[in-house]
Parts: sequence; C-alpha cells; structure tokens
Amino acid sequence: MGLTKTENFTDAQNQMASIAKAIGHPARVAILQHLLKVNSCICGELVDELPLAQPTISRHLKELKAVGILKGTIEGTSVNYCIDGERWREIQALFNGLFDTYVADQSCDC
Amino acid sequence: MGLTKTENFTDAQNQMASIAKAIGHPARVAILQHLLKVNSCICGELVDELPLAQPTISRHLKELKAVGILKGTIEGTSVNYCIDGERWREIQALFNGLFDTYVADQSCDC
DNA sequence: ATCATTAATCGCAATATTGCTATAAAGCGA
DNA sequence: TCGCTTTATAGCAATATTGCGATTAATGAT
Repeated sequence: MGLTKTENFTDAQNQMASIAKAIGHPARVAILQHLLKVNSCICGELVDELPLAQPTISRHLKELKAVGILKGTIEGTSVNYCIDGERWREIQALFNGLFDTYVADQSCDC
Repeated sequence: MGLTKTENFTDAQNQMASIAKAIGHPARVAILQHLLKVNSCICGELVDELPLAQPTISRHLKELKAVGILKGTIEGTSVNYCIDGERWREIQALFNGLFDTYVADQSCDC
C-alpha cells in the first residue's frame, strides 16, 4: 500500500530508518558532500551546483532538515544551510552502533 | 515524477544512496538487527518475528540482498540468510568515510 | 506419486516520492 | 513604494514503494 507500518516497530528502528532514508537519495548525498566541503552555503549555491531545479533542491533540504542533519539560518533574503555537528556525531554513533554489533566470529554457513 | 535522476550523480553518490535507502525502512532495520543477533536464519523465522506477511518479508530480504548486505543460501526447502561480513565492513567504511569528512572546527554561522 | 513445507513471484490497491512549473512570501536596495 | 533577489510552497504528473492475497516453484517426506 506504499504505507510503512511504523507503529509495529520500535522508535529506535523507525528513527534509524528515517535517517537512512533521508540519506538515501543521490541529490541529498551530494548536498551533504558539498556542505562538508564548504561548511555552509545558501540554497542558490546548491542550485548552481546540482542538476536540479530550485524547488527540488529546496525540498531535499527540507527533508535533511526534518531529520535534524541540517540547520538553516535566515540571513536577509537567503538561508544559510549547514550541518548540525552535534546531530551529525549522534547519527554516526547510531550507525556505528548497528555496524559494530556484527562480531568477527559471527558464524554462518552461507 | 518519482524518478530519481541517477545519471546526473556520481557512481559513489548513487551507491551511497542505494545502500542508505536499503537500510531506510524499519522492517529492514529489524531484519538486520535480528540477523546480527542470531547470525543466520530462514525467511520463515523472520515472518514469525515481524508483523508482516511472508511475501512482504521476502521482498525486503530481496532488497537487502540487492545491495549486497545479505547473502542467502538454499538449504533444502528453506533459504538461509545471513549478513555478508565483508560487505558489511565495506559499508561501514563507506558511511564513516562520509561521517569523518566532518571536521570538528567546521565553522558555520548557523 | 502425493502431499506438506518453504520461499519467491504475480498482480493488485494504496500511498509515497521525485521533479517540474507557477506562484507566493519575505527582505533588500534604489 | 517598486522592483529585484531569494527561498518556500502549491499543485500536478509520473514513477516507486509497501503490503497483501493468491499462486507458483522447488524440495523433502510419506
């Protein structure tokens, strides 16, 4: 039905999924990479950088902001976007928490 | 249009996005967590574990397999699924490659 | 051979996502 | 004020995703 049954999963599982989903689009990966390189930039700069229309970029920014990865500060007529460092580290820890659960001697006959 | 313009992004960006997208569903997070706990299991076990129908679980497994996170081995009438350890570490490195690009003194006025 | 078990696939319906154009909203400068 | 710049939103069309029931395929057991 296109409708994820979020109510059947834990908050932690849903949160993990939301963040991964936010990163799960090449345009949003590109936005993150650009922000990592230049620290902060306005929407228009990304419009010049990426092959997508301005409203599309704006929407992708909104989604990254929704999961807390980005912060946006109004600065006159433009909006300054940057990565939320604290949240960034938090997310990294969240992912590594999952990754590190795999133990080297994990035995399986596959 | 629901159609991601993958051709406008780099292979690395698309790969990163595909993997994140695969993890970006609570059912798939739950599947990974279960596999991390029990090392390997068959589809039916996940059907008992998760509140989703068998065809739905099967589909989620397929998506995780598509990006290489899981391996499945036919074992009689059942299929044994487990995490591909090598790929798992590879993916962890890929994510940390992105996360670690953030430097602590990343200055921004947000 | 027949039946049971297990998993994958088909095909559907509902919802979500992506991208665009057109438009609004908000601030700045002349 | 009027226009310019910048970003967000509305609204649409196309495609993708999610989930299910029904079915198929494949193996193993009787």
